[in-house]
Amino acid sequence: MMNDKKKLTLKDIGRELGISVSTVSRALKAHPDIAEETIKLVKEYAETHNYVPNFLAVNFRKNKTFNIGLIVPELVHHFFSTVISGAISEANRQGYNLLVSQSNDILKDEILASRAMLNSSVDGLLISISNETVEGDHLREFLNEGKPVVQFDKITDYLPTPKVIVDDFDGAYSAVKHLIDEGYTRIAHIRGREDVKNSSERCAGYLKAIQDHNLESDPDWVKVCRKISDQEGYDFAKELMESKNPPNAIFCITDLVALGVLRYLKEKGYHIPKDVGLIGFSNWMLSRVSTPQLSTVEQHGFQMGVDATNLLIEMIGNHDVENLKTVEIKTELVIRESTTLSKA
Amino acid sequence: MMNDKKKLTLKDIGRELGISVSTVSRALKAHPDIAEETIKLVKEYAETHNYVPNFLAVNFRKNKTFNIGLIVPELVHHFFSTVISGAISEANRQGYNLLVSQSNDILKDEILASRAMLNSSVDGLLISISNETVEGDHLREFLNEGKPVVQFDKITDYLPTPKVIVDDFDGAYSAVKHLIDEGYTRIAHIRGREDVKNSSERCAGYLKAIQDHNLESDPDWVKVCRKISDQEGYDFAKELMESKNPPNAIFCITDLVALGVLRYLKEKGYHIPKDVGLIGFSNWMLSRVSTPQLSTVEQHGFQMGVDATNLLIEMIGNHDVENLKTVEIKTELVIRESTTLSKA
DNA sequence: CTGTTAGCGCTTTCAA
DNA sequence: TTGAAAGCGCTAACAG
Repeated sequence: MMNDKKKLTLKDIGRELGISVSTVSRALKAHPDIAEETIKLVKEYAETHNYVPNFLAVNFRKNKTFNIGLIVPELVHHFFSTVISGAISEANRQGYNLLVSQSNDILKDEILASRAMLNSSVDGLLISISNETVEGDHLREFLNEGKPVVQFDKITDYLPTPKVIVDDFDGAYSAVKHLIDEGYTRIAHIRGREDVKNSSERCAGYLKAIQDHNLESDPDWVKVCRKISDQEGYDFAKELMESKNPPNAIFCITDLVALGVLRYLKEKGYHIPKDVGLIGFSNWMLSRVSTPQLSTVEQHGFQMGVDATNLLIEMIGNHDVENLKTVEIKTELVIRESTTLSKA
Repeated sequence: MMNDKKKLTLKDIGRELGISVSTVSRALKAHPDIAEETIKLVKEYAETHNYVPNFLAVNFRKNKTFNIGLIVPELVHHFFSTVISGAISEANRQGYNLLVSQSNDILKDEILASRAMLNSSVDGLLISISNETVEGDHLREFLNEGKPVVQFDKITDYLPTPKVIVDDFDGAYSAVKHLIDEGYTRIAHIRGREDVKNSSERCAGYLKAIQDHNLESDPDWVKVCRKISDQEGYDFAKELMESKNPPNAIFCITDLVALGVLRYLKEKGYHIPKDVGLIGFSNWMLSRVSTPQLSTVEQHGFQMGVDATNLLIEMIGNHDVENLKTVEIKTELVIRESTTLSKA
């Protein structure tokens, strides 16, 4: 049976010890006004009787919850769960809890989730917006209530909030530069939707690297996938390799897409990295356990979670500072078997 | 600059409309005692002036947070994030938010996480315990405060709580039976630690299937991995295949381990499924994108999250019912290329 | 049908 | 160094 003993309150302690509630309250936080002796007395009593403050009351009084909300497009996703892991770690370190929700890349769901969090009173929000989010009026509601918002990874510039993002341009650039350094000359790119910033940044990095090194470029070498699935990777690989002008290396927006490409290439008997070089993006576990192991770009998702959380908590403590800084996290090239032509 | 306009309160509305706070409060929830007209008046005012209740106050008053805590060993993990996804979905549907934390399979971290949640006042806790958790006194603290706990997946029988688990025994049994049906006769098993229940259940299912079909068995065919890593899969595959009595099929505790096995087998030129049959467990995305695609056992993690959350919310609404039921979720065989000998 | 009142547990002036 | 008292915003018992 449940042990529903009433929780000890300050009033209880005061009554037992013959002192007032306010003294108990102050003693517990070792207020300088209170006599050493009283402090010891109260603290001891609290200790032995297992006093735990009623945080509902404290939070109400202070108008603060020590909860942070976090919304991502997809929870079952290597990168996002890594970010969440970092956010939890940092939030907990600073005495906050993390409320997690997901939008499934649907605006309606994102609005529901953000309302639920606003209501349930988080002190601030971390969000990576859905593909459908443009204006973000539901996020303005937070700002209007004086609750800070920090955007990360998938962001919109419409909202005046700080942002933490991956340097997608640079990551893509160095991925493609690596292919070039390995001797690949005809490099294709399977990208994501045009209206998604990360995808455009990566594509821009790809194009810049090609251009900087005076490599052949071909509009047909850039394929746009909509769902970022392995099947799309498979299908586009087929298109690319069967065209009259097949590339000898492919840079994919994501490891998952690269896996699809890999599947096609292996099926058709291409040798990787000898016949075709292949590099992904994100460094999912997927890329480490494939054969051959996939070169990729590490995004440091954990760090992103930590940084975004840090920024948010700073703003929570400092309400009226308008902070619009953008933190850009550097990527890191992870070279594995699928691109090491020089050593193959 | 932040728009820090004070939030509208019931008192404000009452003052403006010349009625009392309690009438406003009741009107807003359409209490039967209140005149239709008053209700309309108040609701309209609230609507146009954008009244939002102060949930901190409501929660304090009701001694309820509408938050649920959830702790898993690892967040960056396909199965657990799938469970969380289900938990969020169900929690939100019922008006709850989900506080997420992880133990990293370290008891100390689990205690910290559960304390943080208890303090920040969740109404109940969903937990999949760490490998190090035995007694679970930190979880008893919840029960002592009358807050229900529901265990899922990794559980301990020491705690008197309801549980939601996967039918590991049955899942393993049907995986092995499938191998047998396909014609494999010498089946090895790479399992997890002896002191982890799921792992023992799966092993028991494996042994029973072997026994029921009078197949050869060999103690050397059962390998125990400690970290459930792909590298262990690789190493044990090597051991198994190089032994004097090599198996012709391997059932792995997890897809990740199976991927390691796959890597070894492909390296050595074994044909899968012709030379060796291979089946994993969990149906991670990994298993769908490998070549050959991996047969596996779907655990229905999303459903587990939904069921556990449902159970918990039911108990939150019904404090003093002692509920110790165990929900067992049926697995589902996912047959792909790595075992379909009959069609190969 | 509506208003008055008390109180949830805690913090914080203000006064002694 | 301590206590009394007010009040955070809301709900609900009670009284009219």
